[in-house]
Amino acid sequence: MKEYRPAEIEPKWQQYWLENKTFRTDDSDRVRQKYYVLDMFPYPSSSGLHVGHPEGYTATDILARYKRMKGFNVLHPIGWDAFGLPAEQYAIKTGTHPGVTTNNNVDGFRRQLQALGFSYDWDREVNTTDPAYYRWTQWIFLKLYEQGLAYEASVPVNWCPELGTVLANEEVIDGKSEVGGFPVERRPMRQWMLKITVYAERLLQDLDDLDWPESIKEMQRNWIGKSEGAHVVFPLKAGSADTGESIEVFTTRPDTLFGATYMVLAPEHPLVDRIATAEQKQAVDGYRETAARKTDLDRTDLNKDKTGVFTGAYAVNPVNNEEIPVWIADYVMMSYGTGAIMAVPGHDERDWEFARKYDLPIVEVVKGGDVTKEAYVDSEEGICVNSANDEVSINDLPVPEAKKVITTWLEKKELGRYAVTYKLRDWLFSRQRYWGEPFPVIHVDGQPKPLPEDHLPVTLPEMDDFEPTKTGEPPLAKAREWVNTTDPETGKPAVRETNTMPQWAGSCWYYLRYISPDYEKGPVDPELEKYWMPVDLYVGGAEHAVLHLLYARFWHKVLFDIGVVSTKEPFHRLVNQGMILGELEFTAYRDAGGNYISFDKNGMSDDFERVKLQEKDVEKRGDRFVIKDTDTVVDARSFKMSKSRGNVINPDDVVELYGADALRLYEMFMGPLEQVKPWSMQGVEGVYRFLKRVWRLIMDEETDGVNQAVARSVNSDGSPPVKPDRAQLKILHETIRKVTEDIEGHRFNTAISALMIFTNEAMKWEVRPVEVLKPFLLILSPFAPHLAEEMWERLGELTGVTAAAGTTTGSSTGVPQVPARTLAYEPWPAYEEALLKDDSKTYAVQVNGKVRGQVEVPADRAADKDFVLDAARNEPTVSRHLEKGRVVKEIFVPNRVINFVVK
RNA sequence: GCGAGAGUGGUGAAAUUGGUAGACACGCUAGAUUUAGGAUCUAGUGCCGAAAGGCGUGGGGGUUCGAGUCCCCCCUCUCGUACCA
Repeated sequence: MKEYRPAEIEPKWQQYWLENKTFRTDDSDRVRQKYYVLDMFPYPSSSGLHVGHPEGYTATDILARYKRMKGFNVLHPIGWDAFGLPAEQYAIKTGTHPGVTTNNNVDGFRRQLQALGFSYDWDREVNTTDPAYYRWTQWIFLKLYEQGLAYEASVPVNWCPELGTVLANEEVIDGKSEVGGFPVERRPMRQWMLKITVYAERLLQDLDDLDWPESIKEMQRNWIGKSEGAHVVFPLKAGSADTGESIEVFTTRPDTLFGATYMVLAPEHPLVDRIATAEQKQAVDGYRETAARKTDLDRTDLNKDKTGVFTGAYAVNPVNNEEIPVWIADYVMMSYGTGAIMAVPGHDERDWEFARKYDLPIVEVVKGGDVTKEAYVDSEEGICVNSANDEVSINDLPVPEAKKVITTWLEKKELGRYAVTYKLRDWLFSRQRYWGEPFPVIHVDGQPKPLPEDHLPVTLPEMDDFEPTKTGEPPLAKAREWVNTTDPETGKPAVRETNTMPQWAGSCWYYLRYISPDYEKGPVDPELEKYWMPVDLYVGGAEHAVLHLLYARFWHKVLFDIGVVSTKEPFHRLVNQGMILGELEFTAYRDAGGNYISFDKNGMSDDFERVKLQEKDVEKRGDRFVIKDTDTVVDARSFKMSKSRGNVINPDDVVELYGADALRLYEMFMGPLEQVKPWSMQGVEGVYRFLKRVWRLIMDEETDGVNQAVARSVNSDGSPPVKPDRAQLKILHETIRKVTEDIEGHRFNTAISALMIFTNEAMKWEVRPVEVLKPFLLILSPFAPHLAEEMWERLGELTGVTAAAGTTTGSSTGVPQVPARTLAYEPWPAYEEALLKDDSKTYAVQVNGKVRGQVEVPADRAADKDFVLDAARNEPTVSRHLEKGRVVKEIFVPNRVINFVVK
């Protein structure tokens, strides 16, 4: 081998690491400081890795490798979230068992990840579809059941006929399934639910202590959706319904009670049947029927135009005894609050719109706006008016104060009480699918009954027909022999639960299984759990901001409450990698006549023809791009990678062309980890050239040995190696410092830049001392581990320092015993402050804030203000500007800048 | 609508507490070398200007000796969310 050939050195080291179990984590050592760095659980799809995967994985791998060299005990595992719809749909189409598809996909993913040189402990691989794994998923479900957190309910669910399954609210986007984009309708069904709502307050409160991106915390807060206000009871007017009936509402604005001029019930509200008057019955029933048939999509569509029907009934406003009409309208949701509202059109936009449409009265009870023109909704500045009865007045009070006063009064009169409401709803936890965890539940005499723990795992029956039934019954219902069983306690005939768990189940606790993947007595070994938890760093995409992360936090808290885990939160620090977009594209538009039309971001008609342009065909004009030598504006932007757009980059292709080290390095060099950034194949070439330069820094491309500049430093005559000079040590230690600090701060792009600066500099040296090159390879190794290992080995052979294979290093420090050939456990180089000092300091010299020159002064005089100012004044360009007036002020910032203020 | 984040060269991006804006890399220009190369090396490259100098971090104000960084107003983009009472 002469030139840099990643295709030769990369497989060599990947094989070495695997065979020697270089990255096996040592469980016995629980004294050393631990570092648990985790990648989000991948779903092994048939299409393999996309370039987004290696982005986060490289970041965590760099940290894992760095921390190992820093002496930490590092846990860096990977596994497979392998249940899920695609394998099942493929099975329906082709008859291939989902388990077969899954295994193939897992093998593909494993091969791809290993080809990228990630330092996972492959002995800890877990797979959610493995009965030995889902045994404990089922066990956790039993615990949830024991805690009263799992229950069956017949609830209107999102039924997707196309997929033949029920979807969680989170899996429905704009009335369509997130997977596949099929229509979704509402339909009542028996389902398993988990009472995540019981944990709403803790899930909210404990966010505060987490080192997570603020945006993610905010999304979770919004999802939990805590509102404070009051429940208020509105009795129904005597004679308009059965006596004693009343409507309870939740409001965040009890201060506007005096402005409630009508009420609205959700169409599904159980009270509607009983209170609708004979005259209104037909209209009400008609409306309810229409509403029931609406999908979520329809409801959203009708957003703009509110509809509703009067029930004929009247309620009594408890604060002023006024009789107000009760309507039904689908802008009120049964699923939030009490499913009923008091409408205050003066101070709520929706109520105002509705009142306008149906000509209902609008009363001003908070001063500050003009309620004849729009609802006045400010709840900070407003002052209450028209809000008094014989016993209480909140007139002249600011809104926050008024809320307290009126709530106290309501409580005293037993008309209402302070209340907190959450948007968060219980978690719909069953799916009508085959390829998921079976519930450890049987039904005896129609009642659900959990199976005893020693009956776990309940494994999936073998089947060849995975088609869902038309009725919505899960495919498992077809496995008659499996379904019909007996109650192990009573011997009575029993039927198994045929729903399966959603995909979230397995990913809710996988980070615990990695800790003790073979533990038999529970989901996790308690001793090891105490050592390894919490996860120190969790890296993954922001698409899991609410769902996975909220569910996992919920399960973790339950496990904490029953003593299975020792921390109340699973993931201490969370980082979201930004999406990688396709390459920048230039698109021009042409009309029917073939004339180019300027792009207008406010909407281009589909009639125009899109023409893809090359970079050389366009030029920048102001803040936009135009076709070269014309005024025709083109659309210049990057798009999300998608098969349909044809801009998908396959990591395998990149590895084949440039190698895994180049791919890793490029993905880190693109920009900050968290940022969205466009792909650029030319950028990959840039880092590839850097790696080739590193190769040539040490190797001779003619002889396939180390080059003369390196060989000279160790001397052929046996004399001691050449000592690095001061300048060489200085740049080395500057680089060590920069790279160390940047890795700690996750600034991988600037760390790589520092490595490049070092290499550019060192290439100029006629003698390249091994004592400088070796630490450089160590700090390069987390980023480009294959190249670093190879160069380390070559230098080791040169100096004879490398121990023969088979001997070990680090055993005295508790580091796992590994052959010394690898640099993976070499101590991370430390930098010496003394070597970073400059001989001289350069000051920028400004006159009236404008830079007019620089002065270089010896370092030992750099703090001497008079000396430096004098030198600055004598700088020719500076003195010329000083002559223009009189110096009225001199600013001296040590080691940085001087500013003369001249008048 | 609401919430969060972001606007810096032709491109991706750098820039301690306010202290020489554009490090590093791509691209481009010129040259060297090579049978050739998506190879390598040298020099240049924010804009205007021959130079002196001027102008420059989305736009407009302000604070300061000094602002990409701090304050106020506005614009644009991205992400999330959507009748949540």
